[in-house]
Amino acid sequence: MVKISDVAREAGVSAATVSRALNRQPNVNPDYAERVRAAAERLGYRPNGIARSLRKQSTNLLALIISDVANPFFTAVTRGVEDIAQQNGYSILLCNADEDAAKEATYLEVAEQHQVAGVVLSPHAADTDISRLAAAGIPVVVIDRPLDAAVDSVLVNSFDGAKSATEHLLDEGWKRPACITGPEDAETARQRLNGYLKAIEEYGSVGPLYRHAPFRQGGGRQATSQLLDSPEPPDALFVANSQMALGVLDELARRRMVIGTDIGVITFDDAPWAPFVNSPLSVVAQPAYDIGAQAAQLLTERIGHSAPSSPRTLTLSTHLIVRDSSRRSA
Amino acid sequence: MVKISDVAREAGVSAATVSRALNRQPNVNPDYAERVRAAAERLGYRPNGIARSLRKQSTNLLALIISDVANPFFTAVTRGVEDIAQQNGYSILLCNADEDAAKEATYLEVAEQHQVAGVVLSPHAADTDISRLAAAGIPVVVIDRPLDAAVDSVLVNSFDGAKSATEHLLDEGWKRPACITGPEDAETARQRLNGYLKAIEEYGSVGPLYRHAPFRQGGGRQATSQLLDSPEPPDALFVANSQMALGVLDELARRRMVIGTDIGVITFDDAPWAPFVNSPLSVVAQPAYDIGAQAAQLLTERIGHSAPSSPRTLTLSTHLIVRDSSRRSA
DNA sequence: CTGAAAGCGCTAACAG
DNA sequence: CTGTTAGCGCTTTCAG
Repeated sequence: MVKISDVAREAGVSAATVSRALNRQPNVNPDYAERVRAAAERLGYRPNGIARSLRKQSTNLLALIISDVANPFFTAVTRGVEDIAQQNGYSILLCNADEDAAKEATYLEVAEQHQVAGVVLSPHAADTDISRLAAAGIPVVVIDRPLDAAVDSVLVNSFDGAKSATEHLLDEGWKRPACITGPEDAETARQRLNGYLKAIEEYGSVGPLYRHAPFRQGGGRQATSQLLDSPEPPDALFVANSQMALGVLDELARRRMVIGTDIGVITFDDAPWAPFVNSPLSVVAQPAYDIGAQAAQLLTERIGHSAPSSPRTLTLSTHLIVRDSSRRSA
Repeated sequence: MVKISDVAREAGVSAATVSRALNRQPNVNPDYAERVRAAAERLGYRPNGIARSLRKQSTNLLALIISDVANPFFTAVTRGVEDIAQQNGYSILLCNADEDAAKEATYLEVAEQHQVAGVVLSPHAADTDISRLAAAGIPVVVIDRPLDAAVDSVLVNSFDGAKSATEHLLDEGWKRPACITGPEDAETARQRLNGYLKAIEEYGSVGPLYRHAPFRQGGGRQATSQLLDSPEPPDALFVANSQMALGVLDELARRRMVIGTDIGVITFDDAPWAPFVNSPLSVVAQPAYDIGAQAAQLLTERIGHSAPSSPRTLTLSTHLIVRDSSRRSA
């Protein structure tokens, strides 16, 4: 590994001058600067990021800790974060917490120990502890799910999205819509359930019916199965994310139920495949890219002005995309 | 930030002893060890990973640089890498190169500068330069696409998979299968094309027809459009990845063509949504999880024995999953 | 078994 | 404008 002192010797200057030249600081003799650049080039010098970080007590790395890489919602968020981060000179380190509190904690520690400049986090649950990051002066922006702690957040109005999806189902004439939502400790899961519940309540004359399940394909499949086997089975399903929707589709196919006549379906998240499934899927679309972009924006602003101003929360809106799966065609 | 000297003072020992105790080295007085642990706990001490890395000239971080986070194939690979990495005490940093040579180069540099213990890379093109990592003593395992350079690789026999997919199309009675493959500089794209070409050639009496396009939804859509507008349009499509398949589905829907009668379709990669699209999609499935797991395995072995033995290449096989989209139902 | 001291590679303060 | 010096927080000789 060629280091700064090697370059210094090669260029016939001191290490300090090399550092200054390479970091394009003002007040460097242009001749020297050129000699240094040439020497660095010749030797194939790359600054040691670790040493630099240690000295500067900072890095140009942002950590993005998401709950599930396989979820298209989060990959869209990732794009948003990446684009803004790149514009501001940061590289982003993606960490997949996999809906697992332990993994999440591990990555939070990695982020702290490696002194990333900031963290974008989609927390597993509201009690995720970010106090260590705060103590270390590392700004955090939370996305998707709120935290008990006071932090910058970019959220989505899940409640309204869920409510209008359910209302839409009712308007279409479905008699008994049920809700398949995420685990109880996920705030988004609760909000989406509450939106559903509110719509049902306002509509009157229909009883609520719902299941909590993991935000995964298997969770959706199993919840669907249980719901359909219940004494008064639903004739429509509002599903809380696209991973679960896959499981719903699976179970429905297994039972040879046809969407649009036997059962209506609408789901959160406009996955890229949603328009192409058997009965094109109606969805509540979240502005995933924007969530990521806004979060990264907030974060870079925090990093600049490290004065601890009060936390900001952005709440973005969903919009309904009606395709076929929620319509009654019979 | 509480540092090791703070703990040392609190425990009434030297920094060296704290280091030894916390890293569970032998030959530490158990009493001291306990005092140190208590002090560290009390102070909320976390070792500074940067300082440690600088001193030890190594980290317990693995970089996984993939060409597209949104591609389910790579998210499955990611799971494989993560599981094995975790078993061996590594955290994995996921970097999304986004099919972009410049981003890829940036992440390769980040990996080098932050001295990750190893890199799993799905290179954009065969001429990706990993010589700097090699020079820095950082082992690399390449997946999905081979490199010109000599490195450990975990690949898939794309040629055979493509050939059998095309043969399957022909066996089903489709008269004019075309191939939509990735960009020319991607080896997998070429291999899949070659497999197709070989099958066509062996079959005789049918002319080849193909398009190169980006490995994305838009690429698939556009290639489909061009192909269908050509003088002798195809009646079946072999598509080189699942992202492109989405675009194919899109264009086909736009033209109101019905899969299974107007046109047959088969694609590489068994995306989670493949069974549920309008006509359940026949696919050439890659062992994505295994690719990741094997790559991580190779990598950890390299990291252990840093003796530069000759590069190993594993080539895994695909398997055909026939659903409806490739069958002639008319 | 423990402590003092050196040093990983870099940047920032301070003289010159 | 440049060089010398100090030091980021840790681990690891080397003495004791």
